[in-house]
Amino acid sequence: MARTPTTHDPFNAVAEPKRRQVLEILGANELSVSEMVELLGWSQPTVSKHLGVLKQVGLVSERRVGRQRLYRVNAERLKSIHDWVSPFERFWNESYDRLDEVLQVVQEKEK
Amino acid sequence: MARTPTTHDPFNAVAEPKRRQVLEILGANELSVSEMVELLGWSQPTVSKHLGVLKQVGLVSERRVGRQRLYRVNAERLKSIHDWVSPFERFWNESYDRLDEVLQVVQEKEK
DNA sequence: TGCAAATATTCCTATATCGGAATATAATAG
DNA sequence: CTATTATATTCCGATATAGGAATATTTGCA
Repeated sequence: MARTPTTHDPFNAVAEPKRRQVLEILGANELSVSEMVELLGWSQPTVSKHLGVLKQVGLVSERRVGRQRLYRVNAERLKSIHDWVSPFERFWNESYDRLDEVLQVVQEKEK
Repeated sequence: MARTPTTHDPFNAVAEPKRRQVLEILGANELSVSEMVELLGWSQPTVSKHLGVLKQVGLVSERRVGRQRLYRVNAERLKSIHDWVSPFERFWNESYDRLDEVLQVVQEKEK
């Protein structure tokens, strides 16, 4: 068995750094392929192919205007990643450390 | 050129669903390989191999006790994922929609 | 010393990838 | 209708998987 295809889910699609970059430059905007080629400095087929993966997995949507294709981020598809990783946030977030300290103090007092 | 190796960074390591499951059952605990084999119902080599990837990328750390190896999550290594995805949160989070509404009202009044 | 438990590693194979180069397709202008 | 712009697709090759089966390694115990 091989690795799960990049088009299988957002986790796999976003594992490729260039695809993350595409989503970053898109942000809240709508950009054409040639604008992205300009901004990213990659070849046009490279940009189109990454957009193809992102589109298949639903991370971007496409709108045709003349001979251009305008892409935008479909951010809800990133929610699954956020939801998965968020529970771990408490392990590096300082405010949770503070909470632990407070709880320790409370426990001390209860002895 | 091939796909970025799974051991290259947390994004690639975590793209595999089974490795996410391993991190989930570990949570805040420390588990031996055989406990994970028991909990997950996978073959021992499968568990060990996924742990190997997670360890190489720094997502888990290992402690040897007798002939057991106890693993625990190194959650800070997930921070990069959280940091990358968080800026997109505003696109699906309702409270931001509310904020937008408030801002619109303010803008209306300023006219 | 020698067996058993706990874990890691090797060997195997089918399968996708990513980028470059070349080419195909679609839409507009003249 | 033809040339041109904008974008997608195909063909190529080197590379790394993931799981199963078998085996190796390490440690503890009698």
